[in-house]
Amino acid sequence: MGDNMADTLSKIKLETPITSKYLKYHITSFDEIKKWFDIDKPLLTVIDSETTGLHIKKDKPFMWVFGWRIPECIAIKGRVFSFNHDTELLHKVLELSKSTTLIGHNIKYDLHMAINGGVNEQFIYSFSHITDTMGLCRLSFNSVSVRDGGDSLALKEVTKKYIDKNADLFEKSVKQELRNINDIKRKILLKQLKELGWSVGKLKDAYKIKSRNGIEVFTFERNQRWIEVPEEVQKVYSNWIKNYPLATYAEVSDDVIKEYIHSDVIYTLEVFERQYPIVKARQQFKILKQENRLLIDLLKMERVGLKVDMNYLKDSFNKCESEINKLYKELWELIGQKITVAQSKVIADYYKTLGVETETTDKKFLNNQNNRVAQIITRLRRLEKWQSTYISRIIEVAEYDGRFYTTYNQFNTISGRLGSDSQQFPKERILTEQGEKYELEHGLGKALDKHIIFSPRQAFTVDDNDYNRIVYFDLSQIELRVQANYTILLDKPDKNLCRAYMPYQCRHYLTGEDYIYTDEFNRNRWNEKDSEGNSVWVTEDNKRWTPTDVHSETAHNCLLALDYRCKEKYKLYTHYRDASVDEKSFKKFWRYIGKMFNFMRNYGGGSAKAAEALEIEMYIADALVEGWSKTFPEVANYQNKVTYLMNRQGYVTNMLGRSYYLTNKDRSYKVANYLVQGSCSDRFKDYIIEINDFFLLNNCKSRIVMNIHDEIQISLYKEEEWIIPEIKKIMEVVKWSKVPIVVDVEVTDTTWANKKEYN
DNA sequence: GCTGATGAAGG
DNA sequence: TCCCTTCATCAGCG
Repeated sequence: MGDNMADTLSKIKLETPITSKYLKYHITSFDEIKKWFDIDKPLLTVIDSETTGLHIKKDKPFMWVFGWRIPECIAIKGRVFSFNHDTELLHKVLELSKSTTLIGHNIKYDLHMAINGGVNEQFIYSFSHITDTMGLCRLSFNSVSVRDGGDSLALKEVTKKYIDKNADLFEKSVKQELRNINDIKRKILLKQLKELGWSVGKLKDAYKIKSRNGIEVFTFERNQRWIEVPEEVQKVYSNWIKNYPLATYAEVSDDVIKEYIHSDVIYTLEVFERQYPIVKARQQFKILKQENRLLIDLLKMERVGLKVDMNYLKDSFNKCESEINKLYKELWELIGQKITVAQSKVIADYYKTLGVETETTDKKFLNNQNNRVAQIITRLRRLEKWQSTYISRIIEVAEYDGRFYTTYNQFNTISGRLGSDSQQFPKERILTEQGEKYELEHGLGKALDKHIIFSPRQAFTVDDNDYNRIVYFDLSQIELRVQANYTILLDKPDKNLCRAYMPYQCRHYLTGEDYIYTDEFNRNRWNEKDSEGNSVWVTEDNKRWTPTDVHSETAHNCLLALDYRCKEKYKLYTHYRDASVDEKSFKKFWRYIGKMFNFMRNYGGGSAKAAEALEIEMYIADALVEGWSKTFPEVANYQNKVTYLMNRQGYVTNMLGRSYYLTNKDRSYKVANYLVQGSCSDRFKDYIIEINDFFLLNNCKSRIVMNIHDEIQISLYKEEEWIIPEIKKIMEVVKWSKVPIVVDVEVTDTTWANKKEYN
């Protein structure tokens, strides 16, 4: 070690046997990094940022750590450098990293922060040397969800389990520091409240305190609404929030932060060292490469965001608020005490006084109570959820610049899906009670403006500049098509499922030629029509092919299993003992449970769960199982084959090459669905890459703004309508699928709620 | 303060 | 043997 550099070495209070193998520096000039870089000649570098918060546009980095593994050196494993944020310095470091593989744990977030910190966007978008250790973890961990006791991807969890059991000490010390700072701020509030005869505890009861990244955020949203808050208290509270916002990591002392982030990059290097060989052994490089490329496309997408209508949101918030207040008033009057509807124990105690003993106060229980109190509680739970999770959440994010930004969890999902908070925005609007009554009388969708409390998708609007349309590309029933394709791959095509999407085993009504699905040209003739608009393909009973209604078919076979006699398919069934089933009840009840069960069964569900979830008698649930097996015998075969393969070789691989590993075979039955869900997801990830390549090649200004599992939303630049059929074409090509893939296109020039079919 | 249960959503 | 998720809140435990 050069003597002239000794002064930059940091003395760290906290060390573990793992972290002590790395040399740590706090530096102010690039030369100090460059010098060691030239000596060590690293192949693997790592980066991490400390920031003012989690908003991907608003928040800024205040400190960085950059480090590397020294190749083949065991005594000193690596070097890590922290430095206060400086755009120039950061840029040079990132430039330097280009000759190496640059890793980070959730590195997409750090790239956002680099851009927010002033680094040129295009420079970042050009990166092709990055890898996310979260991605490495996903591709090397077993396919077990956290819910089932599987590994979490959080750096702290991974490290604690596999690298260093003391890994959480560092974060604990930062959290403690944070608490100390916030305690001082809270004491100021406490003092002011005391003078008014109030307390912080009482304030916490009155208002919602939300948690953001472990930091408490005080809000003005009401919690226990019966608590009256005097105006002076409101004023004190409001001023305190304004003048003493709770501390972020930016306020924690540099010394503590430095120790903390040094440890983070050290652990990231260690995670890489442990997981990378497993990814290699599992032959997951193709998927890894795809994920690395996608990371940049997601980064771009996230930064666009969606424009929101803030006035509409604030209006909706107030409407929601008054409906909630109205209902609470009625509820408290009815039960004679002040409660919140989330207090399940209190509600259970209330029902005890009525002579109803219950363990839960869940939705099903309340539905069965059939009284006004239960009705109000159910409705209030829904309204409060909507107000807090959707309305105020969107406002919170969009307050910065009028746009809603979502971040995608690229690696969290076992199957390979992208996760994001936008996936839970409700599709349908929420109405007032009067509105619901009105629709019962006048028909669905007929509610008047005054009845609508909030229509989530109406809050998302097109831009009012040159991007004045949003186009929605939606893959039609993609998972069932892929499920059908898997039965074809096993050489046992499921007739009913295949016929839902193509005229399988049909022939041409004029030429007599067979419908062929094995090559792309012939496969695409699935939708050919004669001059009268009927399909040109006929089935073995000389009837024109119409897509199988798979849900009706399951219901039909379920009825047969229950000894019904079919008088007219899907329309009339008679029974020697029970009442007959007419068209109306077939559609409303039997097809409905058929549909529910079709999905359930594809996920491995059985009759007991069906009886519970669908609230039907056990013998009907058993009939559903029988009906399903009769309808889709080859899907059942597929499920058995996957389970067999999983048990035999310990892993299975989806259509794009992603492998799912299990050591505990008890959950092998789940893997059949992973293959279907995962193949769709990985193809979907390809779409995003392909579409962005298409944009680049054609100098398009249009851009992807959002995706939800099987839907891509594109903000269309004014003169680029021509790209719509091109993108549809890109998406309808799925090389490995023998089942035609269909994309539905919709478009809006106002809000998401108003999208219309595009021709 | 943390964890698990519950329940509101999406596919 | 009901799949993959996100987010918010309460109850029970230490």
